[in-house]
Amino acid sequence: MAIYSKEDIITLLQEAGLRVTHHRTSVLSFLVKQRAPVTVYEMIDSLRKKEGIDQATVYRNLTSLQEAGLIKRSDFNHGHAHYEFETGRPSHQLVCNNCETIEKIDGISIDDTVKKMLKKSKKFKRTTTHSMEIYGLCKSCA
Amino acid sequence: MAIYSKEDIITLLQEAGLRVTHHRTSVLSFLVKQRAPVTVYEMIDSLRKKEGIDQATVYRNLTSLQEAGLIKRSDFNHGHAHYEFETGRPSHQLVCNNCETIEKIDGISIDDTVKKMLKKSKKFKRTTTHSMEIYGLCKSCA
DNA sequence: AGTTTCTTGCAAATAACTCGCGTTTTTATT
DNA sequence: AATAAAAACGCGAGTTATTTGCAAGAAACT
Ligand SMILES: [Mn+2]
Ligand SMILES: [Mn+2]
Ligand SMILES: [Zn+2]
Ligand SMILES: [Zn+2]
Repeated sequence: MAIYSKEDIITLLQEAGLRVTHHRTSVLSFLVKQRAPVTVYEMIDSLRKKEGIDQATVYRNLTSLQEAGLIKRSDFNHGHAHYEFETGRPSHQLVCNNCETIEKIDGISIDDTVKKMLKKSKKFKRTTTHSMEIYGLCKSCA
Repeated sequence: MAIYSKEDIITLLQEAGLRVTHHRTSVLSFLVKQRAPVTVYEMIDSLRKKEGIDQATVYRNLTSLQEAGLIKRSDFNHGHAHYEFETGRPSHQLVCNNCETIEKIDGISIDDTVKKMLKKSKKFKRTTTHSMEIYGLCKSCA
């Protein structure tokens, strides 16, 4: 997962047209290191302790990074947001209905299905992103 | 959409093992009439005006109905919940990133993809529900 | 270096729920 | 139909998640 150096992060921000601030770099670096979506709470907790970043700053950077397409938000019907780094490759999630377990599964594309949906649509001509989430009980909760 | 009579609603509640209260029947009836997911705000607004139902009651009934599998919750990364009647047939959504437009597309199954996901999973043996949402700008916002 | 524009911290505000508890309704049982 | 137990309700207060206003600080442009 450490395939992104600090310089890579900076390049990503610049190419996205975002200012390279210390805090924004930290927020994106944090997400690059994760294996699954993390809650905003976890990010605030970690980033405040380690670098003294304020929660408002974390929220504002998450918003700007998402608008730039660098990270992906998923609520999982939990009533709070989770974020993960956007790799550009297909990735979807299995979500436990009982605990906070979220398993990412990479490499399964649903582009064909998305195309079918778009063909049937009356209100959309094109789309930009999509998400697929599968819910159930994880092995330890079952 | 008026294929569900009041008696049908009552039967659904009974078969789900839920008490048939006046308010719970109203909440489920309301959702049966919709063509797309609606926000909790809209439901509270309508049900309070028409029948004087309290917001806590709306929330509690939405929770019990969802746990019974009669309705489906989707947050759409909006930071608030939306609900729709669960028909049991495949149905997914196109969501506008700018306005509140949500278009339901029925009849496209993703069960095969879900199976593929489950096969790759290490933490889940089986799952119960799934959701697929496609994001972009609707025609009027594009 | 100077200027503009964006970002940040802090505290306060708002939005979206959730809870405690006394009262009422539903359902099961006589 | 009356009775009792269990679940649901209304209301007000509380909590959680997120947003905002504003003055000060940092980044980018010239
Ligand atoms: Mn969560
Ligand atoms: Mn919404
Ligand atoms: Zn679990
Ligand atoms: Zn729109």
